[in-house]
Amino acid sequence: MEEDGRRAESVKSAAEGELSDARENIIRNIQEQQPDDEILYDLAELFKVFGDSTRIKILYSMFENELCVNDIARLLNLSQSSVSHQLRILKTSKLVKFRREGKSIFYSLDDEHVRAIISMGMEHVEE
Amino acid sequence: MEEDGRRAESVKSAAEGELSDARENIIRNIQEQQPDDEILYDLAELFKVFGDSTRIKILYSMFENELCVNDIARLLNLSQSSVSHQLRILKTSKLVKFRREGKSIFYSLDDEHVRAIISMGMEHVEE
DNA sequence: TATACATATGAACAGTTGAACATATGTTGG
DNA sequence: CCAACATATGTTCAACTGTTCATATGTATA
Repeated sequence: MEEDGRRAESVKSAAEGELSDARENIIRNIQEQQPDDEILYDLAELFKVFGDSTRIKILYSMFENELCVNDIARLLNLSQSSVSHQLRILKTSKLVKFRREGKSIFYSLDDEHVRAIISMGMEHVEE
Repeated sequence: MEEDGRRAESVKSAAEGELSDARENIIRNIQEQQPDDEILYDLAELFKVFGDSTRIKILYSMFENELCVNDIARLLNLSQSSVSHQLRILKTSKLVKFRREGKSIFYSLDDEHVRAIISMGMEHVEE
C-alpha cells in the first residue's frame, strides 16, 4: 500500500518477506491500539497499591464496614503508625474515603471498583 | 486508673462501655470473616505482578493477540532479556500461557480473569 | 553437524519500599 | 488552656525488585 522496492526478491524470499511484513503490520497495529504509556504507568501504580499484603488486609477489613485507624490496628495486630502510613497511600490512590467523627476518623472503600478488583483477584487466587 | 472496675462509673460511662463492647464485637466479627492470611498474601502477590509498568505493557500488548518474545521486545522497545525475565514472572503467576512454534514461543493471556482485572483497573484509572 | 536464530537464565548493581521509632498535629472534655 | 486520646508525618534502614550484561539452552536449516 506504500512504497516498496522488494519486488526483485526470489519467490521464497518474497513469501518470507510478506510474512514478516504481515507481522510488522500486526505489531504496528498493536502499538497504535496500546494506551498511552502514562495511562499504563498509572494502571501499574494502581495495582502496586493492591500489591502489598498489609494494604490488602486493610482493604479487606473494610470490605463491608467502615473502620477507624485504631480498629484496624487492633484488628490486624499492626502498629498505629503502620496503618496510618498505609491509609495515606490508599487515600492518595483514591481507594478509600474517610470522614471524621469526633476524635476518630472512619475509613471505608471508595467505590465499587475497589471491591470488584479485589473480588476478581480473589477468584483468580482461589483456583 | 485502669483496674478500678467499671461498676462505680456514671451512667454515661456505662453507655460508653457498651458502645466499645459493640465495637469489639464488630471487630471480632470482621476478624472471623477475614480470609486466611495465606490467601490474602497470595492475593497481594498476584496484584504485585500487575504492579509493574513493564509487565502491564506486556500484558496489554497481548490483550487481543498472541505474541512471541521478540515481537514484544520490538513492540515495546525493550531488551529481549528484560521481556523474557518478566514473562517468566507472568508464567509463574499463571497470567499468561504459551506454545512453541518452531524457534519462536508465542505467549497469550491465560484466561478472562486477567483481562477482567486489567479492565477494572483501567476503569478506575480513567476516571 | 555447524551456524544462526529465538529464548531462557545467572549475577550484580541501583533504585524502591515498608516497618519501626520518634515526634507532631488535631480534637474533645474539664 | 491543659490533658488525654486519635491520627499523621518524618527519618532511617534492611529487604526486595527490575534492568543490564554475559552466557546458556533449545531449535531449525544449509
